[in-house]
Amino acid sequence: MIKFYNTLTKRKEEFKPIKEGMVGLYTCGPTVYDLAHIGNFRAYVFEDLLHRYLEYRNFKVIRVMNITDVDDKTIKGCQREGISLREYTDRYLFAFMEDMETLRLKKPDYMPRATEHIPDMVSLIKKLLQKGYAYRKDGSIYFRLSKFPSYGKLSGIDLSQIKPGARVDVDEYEKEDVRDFALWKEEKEGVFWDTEIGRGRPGWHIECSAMSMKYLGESFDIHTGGVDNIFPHHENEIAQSEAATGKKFVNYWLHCAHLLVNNEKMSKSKGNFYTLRDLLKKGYNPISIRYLLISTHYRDPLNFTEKSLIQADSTIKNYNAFYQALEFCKREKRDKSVKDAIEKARQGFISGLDDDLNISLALSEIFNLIKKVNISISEGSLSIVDALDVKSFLEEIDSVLAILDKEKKELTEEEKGMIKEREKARKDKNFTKADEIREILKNKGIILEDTPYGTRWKKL
RNA sequence: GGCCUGGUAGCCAAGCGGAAAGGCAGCGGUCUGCAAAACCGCUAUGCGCCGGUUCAAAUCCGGCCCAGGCCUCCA
Repeated sequence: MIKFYNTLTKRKEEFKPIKEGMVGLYTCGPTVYDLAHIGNFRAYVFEDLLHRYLEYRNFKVIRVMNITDVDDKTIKGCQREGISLREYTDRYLFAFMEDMETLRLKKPDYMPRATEHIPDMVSLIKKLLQKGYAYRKDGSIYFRLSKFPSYGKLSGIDLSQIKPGARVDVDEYEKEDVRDFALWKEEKEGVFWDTEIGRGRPGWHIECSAMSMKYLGESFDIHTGGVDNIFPHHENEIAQSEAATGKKFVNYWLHCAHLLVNNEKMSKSKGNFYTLRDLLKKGYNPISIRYLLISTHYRDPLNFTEKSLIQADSTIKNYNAFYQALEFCKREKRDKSVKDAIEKARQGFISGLDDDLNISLALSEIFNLIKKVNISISEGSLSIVDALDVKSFLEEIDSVLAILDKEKKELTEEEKGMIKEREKARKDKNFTKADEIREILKNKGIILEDTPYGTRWKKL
């Protein structure tokens, strides 16, 4: 039984999809005005884990990730550079797609761009106008919060606590109520669309309502994002969508905590951020970055340090070295206890992740299996078939974790010859020569390990 | 000010009422020609602090301290 912590109810709940075996999943995507930093990627890695795990548990997942390619920052950016909005946002969208691949983030089924869904937003706004949930003021259109009494149910915010003039933009005085938010902003020059509801551009929140319902239906299963999206973004999405359809918008809201640097939120405005590319330039392995981001529970704040990244890197190296070591088994005789240990690990992995994606629990089961199998390997009692079973189990769970280096490692004939030559030298007690060969191969990234059962190699 | 997180070994991190998982690092040992890897052992009488409830508390309750987030840009 899968359970998720639902921000809407503030409880862990059993996950029951609307349609059996199917999941409609909407994950908030990037605003493509700049490179995403690894704090942003924490959310996307969490969403990736969720996506992959649901599939591992045999759900047919339909996932949407929106691309916000029109807002104040993208408009400012393209105007500053004197290029079109499209040209400007394409640049960062492509960079984002590249980064996604680097971090092994599974591609969502749909990645709709806001600018390609203006008509969908317009028709949603028209509906809200017809139903009296929206009103025009000058050329702009606002959502009428006074018409939607359940506003605040997601974030628990008390509207009377929001003081006009404090954090609320005071020059928006033309609204009926300062707390009303924009659905459509009038714009006569620069970036605008000519539509039935006027000339202008959409507010930020409306795109997610329009695009999620377009691809997933008026009610769907899961909506995710960072905790900073709870208010106002997701709260507003609920208001717009439920006002328009009269139906419950989303059943499960999942939010991930922030990535911190020196115990402060990593953010563009604080300047305390690393992009993925910054870290790659420093020589870090992207898979170690993925592992670091994935290995802390998504609802706990994660304090990012290079030290913890180095630790993650060691873990990944050991994990993959174990995977490679499975190639070097000679024994034929099966040992039933290996099969049992795999099954125990599988069950532990599942029950961990079933519990609101408790990754630490899931991983500890995997490491326990590795320890057990390592004992068999060093005793020389692991059979080829058992090793293959372990290997395919690691590959099975890698559909969720995506941290394995599955590239087939091969040696050239020359390298194989050198290993044989070294073994002969060792037999002849010519250790100087043996050590020389070991050193040469090491410089080529091939590490030799002498075991009682022969020399084993691994390639970095 | 309101609302919400988190504080567990040197570092990261589970556990959330009944003997403190796991990872990284360190030390000692086994193995090895030497290494490496792996394994074994050691490393929190203790879970921010102070009280309380209970046969039993890291886990529940109350108070306090520290750090962080949200309160119309934000993953």
